[in-house]
Amino acid sequence: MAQKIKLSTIAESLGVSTATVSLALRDSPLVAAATREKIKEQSRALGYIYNRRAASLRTSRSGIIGVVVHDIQNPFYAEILKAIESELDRSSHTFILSNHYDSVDKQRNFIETLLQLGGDGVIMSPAIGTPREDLELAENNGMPAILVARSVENLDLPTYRGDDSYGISLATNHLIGLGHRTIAMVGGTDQTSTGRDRYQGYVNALKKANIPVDPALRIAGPRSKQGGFEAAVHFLSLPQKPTAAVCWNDLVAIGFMNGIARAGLMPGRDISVTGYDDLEEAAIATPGLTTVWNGQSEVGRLAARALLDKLSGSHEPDGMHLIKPEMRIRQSTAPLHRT
Amino acid sequence: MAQKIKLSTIAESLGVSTATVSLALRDSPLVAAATREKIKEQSRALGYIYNRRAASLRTSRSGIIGVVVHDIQNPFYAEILKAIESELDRSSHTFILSNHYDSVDKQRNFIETLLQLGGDGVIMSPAIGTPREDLELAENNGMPAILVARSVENLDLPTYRGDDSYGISLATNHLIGLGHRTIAMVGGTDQTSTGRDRYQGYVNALKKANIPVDPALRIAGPRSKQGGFEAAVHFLSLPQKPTAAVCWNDLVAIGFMNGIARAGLMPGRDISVTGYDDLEEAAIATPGLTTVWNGQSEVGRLAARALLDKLSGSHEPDGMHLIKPEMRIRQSTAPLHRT
DNA sequence: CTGAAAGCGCTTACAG
DNA sequence: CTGAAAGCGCTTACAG
Repeated sequence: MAQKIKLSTIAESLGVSTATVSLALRDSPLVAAATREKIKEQSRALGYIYNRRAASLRTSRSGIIGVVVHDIQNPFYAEILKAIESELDRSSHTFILSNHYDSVDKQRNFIETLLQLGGDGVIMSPAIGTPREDLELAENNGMPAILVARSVENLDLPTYRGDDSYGISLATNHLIGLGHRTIAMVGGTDQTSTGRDRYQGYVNALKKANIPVDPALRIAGPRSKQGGFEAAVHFLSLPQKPTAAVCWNDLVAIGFMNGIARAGLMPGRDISVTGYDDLEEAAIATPGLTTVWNGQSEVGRLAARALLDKLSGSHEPDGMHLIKPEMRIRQSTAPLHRT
Repeated sequence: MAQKIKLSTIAESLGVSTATVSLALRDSPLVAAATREKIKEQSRALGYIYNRRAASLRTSRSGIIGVVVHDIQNPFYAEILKAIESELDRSSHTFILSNHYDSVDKQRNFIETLLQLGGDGVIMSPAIGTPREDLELAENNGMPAILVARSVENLDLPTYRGDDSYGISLATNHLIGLGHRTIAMVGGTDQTSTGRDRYQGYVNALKKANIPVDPALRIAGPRSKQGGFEAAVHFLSLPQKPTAAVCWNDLVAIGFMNGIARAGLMPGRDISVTGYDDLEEAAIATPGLTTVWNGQSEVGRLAARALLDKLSGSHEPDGMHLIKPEMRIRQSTAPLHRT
């Protein structure tokens, strides 16, 4: 590794001041075009690497945006991230990613690290049990936060997510329309807003159709493929013999269908199954999964835009921005056939 | 946002020097225990946030490690990342993540950004066509690189990946042992080392068993579930009527099995299918996927360790470190039954 | 055990 | 259109 090249190296080699070099490299019109070209040329020739820490120390803007979600390995979050990434990419921001795995400590640790690095802002899907102080820590230190997918109670931050209650009612109504009356709800937990809202939407839809709500038909807990897979055993042992399952999300639904298939039944014929999210793989599951599009790409795109707008000084309205979900009908649901 | 708290704020409020505060906060034994406690107490009380940019400007170490892979949404990379993350977490390093989607430009852009931020090192699964200059850019600027999952030709960097040729021969031999003779290879591309090595391993295994190698039985290209799904149509139309498929990875295999099922055939009975990687979901696929464990968690863990060791000054040997793959037999493969 | 001072590599008024 | 100088917030010899 050769001698470190810095602004002053370029300046000296060209007999100009560092101020001129700094301005030239950032395309300032204050520098004569000829000088600017000469400087850029030299910078390239010397293999100059811009030192962002030094610049950011001076300007107190780092170009770093933090993103923290439950688990990036979860395709639901991965799809949101992809949208955030492509939005940030075109604005020359760098993003730092972290999982919190619903650990409030890990999440706070990330926020602190981000503050230490001088992060400009943070996009997060808050961990279960996030105290408002942790988010205020960011805001109070000049690092605005935008929430995605989940809300935090009593905190009026800009939040982007799908309308869960409405969305799950679409799925439930679809099954009711097919003649199903004994419909289980599989997965989700009351500890998250999505868990509560989706269960509530399911309950509302049943009530509206005058179908009695049986709490024993709720198999709460599962939130992964593995969880859905295991829940199938529980489902098949229910004395009420449900003919359909509204799953909390696509992962649960796909695992659940696999579980049903392992037991020798055919999802989409013997048992109707709906998912939620419309992940890319919902379409190529066997059978194709009937599900609810939850707008991950919209959520990510809008959240990133909202943050960038905020950073450039425009005052976005705080509060909830709900994406309207849409039904996607495939082969995993079918009219009830009585045997 | 109140007045910015910095080292000197704490120092003044306590009537000590910034040097003492700096040392105390980093638990230096040079500072008397009582002073140290008083300083830490005050730092907490004032809500002091350590400015890493300033520190890193001074020390020229940032605590930042970059990780760039093809696509973090791909569970294969996600599993590697998880292992890297848990290894780095315990060493108080922050990691910055990026996808390159096999774009050499995007990858170089990331390396440059990382250099600007003063990254201490980088772990990467290089994009297809990565020129050695891009990796030398990192190394020459004092940022060591470790490769995972893929190699770059003519470049002797520490590399951690599975022994692809050996691993795929395990899968191929397993099928041969079950009586299959017309075995297709589905997916993968000659543009990556994994694509070349796995095809070669398949060819070698066939040759060793005196089975003629038919190039038409290679369906090259697919690398995703979607790709595997679509390849099933091609596979079923082959005049040679293969009875088994060695898939390039689990994603292809799972998509492929779905495609087979859509056509009314039953994978694991009508057609035997093997995967590669042993992703978490291989076990819960229907049928359970026979596959080859590729040691993602080991790859991630060892690569992270190697980088940390290098950063702390120990001179690790460069070159290839191959993880030995292992067979995982499940229900997607069965003895050939002649009809 | 503690303090005064220099310096990391930028950017930004300010002056010319 | 260009330059001299201060300062962002730390850490690290050095001195005492």
